[in-house]
Amino acid sequence: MRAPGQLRADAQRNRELIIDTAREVFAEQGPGATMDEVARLAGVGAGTLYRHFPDRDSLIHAVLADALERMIALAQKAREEETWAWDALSRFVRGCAGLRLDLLISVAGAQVHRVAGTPEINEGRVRLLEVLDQIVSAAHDEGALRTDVGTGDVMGVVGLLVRGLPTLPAALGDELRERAVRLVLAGMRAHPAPSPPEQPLTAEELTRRFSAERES
Amino acid sequence: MRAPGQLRADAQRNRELIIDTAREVFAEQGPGATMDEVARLAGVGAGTLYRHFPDRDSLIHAVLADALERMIALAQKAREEETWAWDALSRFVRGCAGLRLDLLISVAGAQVHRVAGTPEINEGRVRLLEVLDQIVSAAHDEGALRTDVGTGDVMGVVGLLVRGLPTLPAALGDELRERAVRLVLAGMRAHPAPSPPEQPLTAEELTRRFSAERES
Amino acid sequence: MRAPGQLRADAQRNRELIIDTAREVFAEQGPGATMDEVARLAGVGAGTLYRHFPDRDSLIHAVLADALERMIALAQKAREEETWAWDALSRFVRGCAGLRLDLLISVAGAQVHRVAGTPEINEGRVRLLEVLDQIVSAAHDEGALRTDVGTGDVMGVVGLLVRGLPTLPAALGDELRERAVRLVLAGMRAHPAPSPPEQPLTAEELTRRFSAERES
Amino acid sequence: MRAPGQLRADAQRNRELIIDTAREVFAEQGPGATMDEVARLAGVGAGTLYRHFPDRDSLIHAVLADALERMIALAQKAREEETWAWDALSRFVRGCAGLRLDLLISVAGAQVHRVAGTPEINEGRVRLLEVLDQIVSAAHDEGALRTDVGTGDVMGVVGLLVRGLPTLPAALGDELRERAVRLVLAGMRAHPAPSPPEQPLTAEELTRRFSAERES
DNA sequence: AATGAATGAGGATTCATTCAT
DNA sequence: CATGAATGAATCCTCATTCAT
Repeated sequence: MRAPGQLRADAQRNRELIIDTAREVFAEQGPGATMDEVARLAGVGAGTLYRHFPDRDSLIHAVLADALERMIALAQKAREEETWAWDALSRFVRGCAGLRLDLLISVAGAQVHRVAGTPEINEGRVRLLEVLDQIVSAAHDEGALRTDVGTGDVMGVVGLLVRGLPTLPAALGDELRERAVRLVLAGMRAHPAPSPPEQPLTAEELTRRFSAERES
Repeated sequence: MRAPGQLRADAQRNRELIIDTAREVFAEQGPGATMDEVARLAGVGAGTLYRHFPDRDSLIHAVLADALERMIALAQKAREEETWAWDALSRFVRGCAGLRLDLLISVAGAQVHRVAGTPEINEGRVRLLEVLDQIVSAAHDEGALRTDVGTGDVMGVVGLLVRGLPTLPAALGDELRERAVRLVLAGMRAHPAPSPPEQPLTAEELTRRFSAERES
Repeated sequence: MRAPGQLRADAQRNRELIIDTAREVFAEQGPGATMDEVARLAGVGAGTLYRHFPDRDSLIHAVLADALERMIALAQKAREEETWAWDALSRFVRGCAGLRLDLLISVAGAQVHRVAGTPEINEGRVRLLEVLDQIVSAAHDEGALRTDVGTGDVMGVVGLLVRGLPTLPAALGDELRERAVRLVLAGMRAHPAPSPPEQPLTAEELTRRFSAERES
Repeated sequence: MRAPGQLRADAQRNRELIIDTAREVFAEQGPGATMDEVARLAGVGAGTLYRHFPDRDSLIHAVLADALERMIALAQKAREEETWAWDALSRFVRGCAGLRLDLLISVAGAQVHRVAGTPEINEGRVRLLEVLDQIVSAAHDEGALRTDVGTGDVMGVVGLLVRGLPTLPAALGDELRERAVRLVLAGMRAHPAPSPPEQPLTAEELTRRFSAERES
């Protein structure tokens, strides 16, 4: 009865653990991952998962909201720490790729309204756009960002690039995304600085690596 | 005797009909779409669907293989009909977005090996890379394509861009992808022609359209 | 139009072919065997099978009726060709084991009334009992058959012995049945002739053969 | 506090309940009985059945393994409680008929390897043969069992006799099996004691009872 | 009359969610 | 408050039967 109140932080700990686990599970197993699998890998019982998130949509919503906060934090940190707005923009776009947001791919149809149409998500998106807007405006002022590229374009590009290439071996997929990010950034640049020439990724190399990594 | 032939139950016709329907259904409803729904929208019984594709993986594989053929045809047509390789490349990248390949994004985990690891798919990928390689090489020769952008990069970019943005209203998602394609193409250009200034997509506009289209 | 009437016997040929195939398929694959499998192994289309037997019960009924006729023929032949009634009885019991009637095991519950309750089957059973009755009576008169063993007992024993031991390797199952038949016949004998001593089938031998034949 | 304990949801209890129910259902309705029917008659949901037995084969395997244990217990009890080995043997053979093992007869083809080829079953069979071997040896020593009848013969005979005669009314089928067991035991006897004369089961009586019980 | 593709009702199985312990 | 067994609606898939060719 007179519990000394020591396991009070546990619930919050569990909540975060479940969200982190769910993001990984959805990223790796795709949208077909089951609630039981999430609970099992999080090391909790199914009942505990459902205590925190009353249904599947609720869990997905939490993962999305959490990801949105991470993106906001990423943008804020980039804006604060980078001297040049272009570098902040570049850092943000590159950073988003590390969020394991492949979950986005599992959201479709009517589910979108249920999990991504809440006030919390909408408000988060507004906050993210606000921060990005500051970066984009500053980048325009710097003359580094093409004037016909707006904040909305940045969001669109990020939305496309954060997701992986699940049909490819993980390492190859990550590198292709890395390179695609560079191409997009180059396309956004007002007067692209003559980027130091790199090696192109040839078809032969792609095929070679595809086969090589499939072996491992 | 001279039956007007109105009920021709053609198995091959059915097979193609099912694949086309499945691509649309998966693109619209996500990977959670039921087999019965695919069958219903294709106008056939569940048994017919399963006669052609013994299980769900088999159907997904067929959709992927069919999509690969479409991409190959798209690349070949672009190469043959465009005078400049750069235009062919641009046409290919833009064209892929119209293939409704959102299905690609729902394949993950062990399923990848089952549906995208067959000889048929591997051989198709090789053929696609061959055609693309010719276009990329010619674009290099034209001096239009950055020398550090290879065929593999094109494939990676296409893989990322063909997919939709399911969390956004369809029309908005399509436009964002359109614009992202233009950015990528700009980034690939060796000496980007001074593109006629357009309007940037601002955060305000993005938010406005997001809300507006969600209403409809 | 003026068909010379040459493929008239084909239908009857097909009918017998299907019955024979069905008996084998049910004996080997158990009651779970599908109609398609029967049709395939019989080398006909599903439509042909259904032309002869409008539904599954109809096919099973035909197999049972056919088997009954075979048993009757077996009993008549034994009665006519054997000098001693005991030998005829013995021959009949042994012979039934070769009819592959494992199908009987798949008939249960309400299905029994549908497939084994027809006038044709009932009439066939009466005819079989008549023939057996003659043999049994004669065997009683010979003094070879225990007086407390009647025709009904013979039928019961046959019903139990005609079926195989599906959980054992085929050859071992057949031999066990062979030996069981001998034991039953010995038990029926009024004053059992001192049967030439054989080797008993020991547990070691049973285990050895079970393992050995499972390998092949 | 001192709850009278009336709703104890015990998983182990459920497991045994399901096995018992399945044995009865398969015995009565044949192998075509549905899983839902088993669950319904066991008073549990389909999900509970599948939690305990992931598929149909798993359930059948459990029923077989359980039946094997019952046979072993039957043999051990008979050996311990009977003074004469012959009586133990007789008791075992008669007792097996009461195990409702008709399920055995529905297992065929590839299913045999899946449900009866596990180490658990194999080890159980070995244990059963060991106990039976002791009884058979002792019966040989008593001079009661024919020397050419081994443990393997006993198993074969039991395997054939435990099953019912599904095409006959239940009561008639049971009696026929009863009588067949007596015949087999008589056949196994070294010097059969002059069994008190009983009434033979005549063809007329068989037909009469067949019709009579079909009415009820 | 034969064929085999199409049908769809029904049975097997899964998994989101609930609830007794 | 955690646990994991139980639930049963929903889905996948099969196969007996029909029907267009």
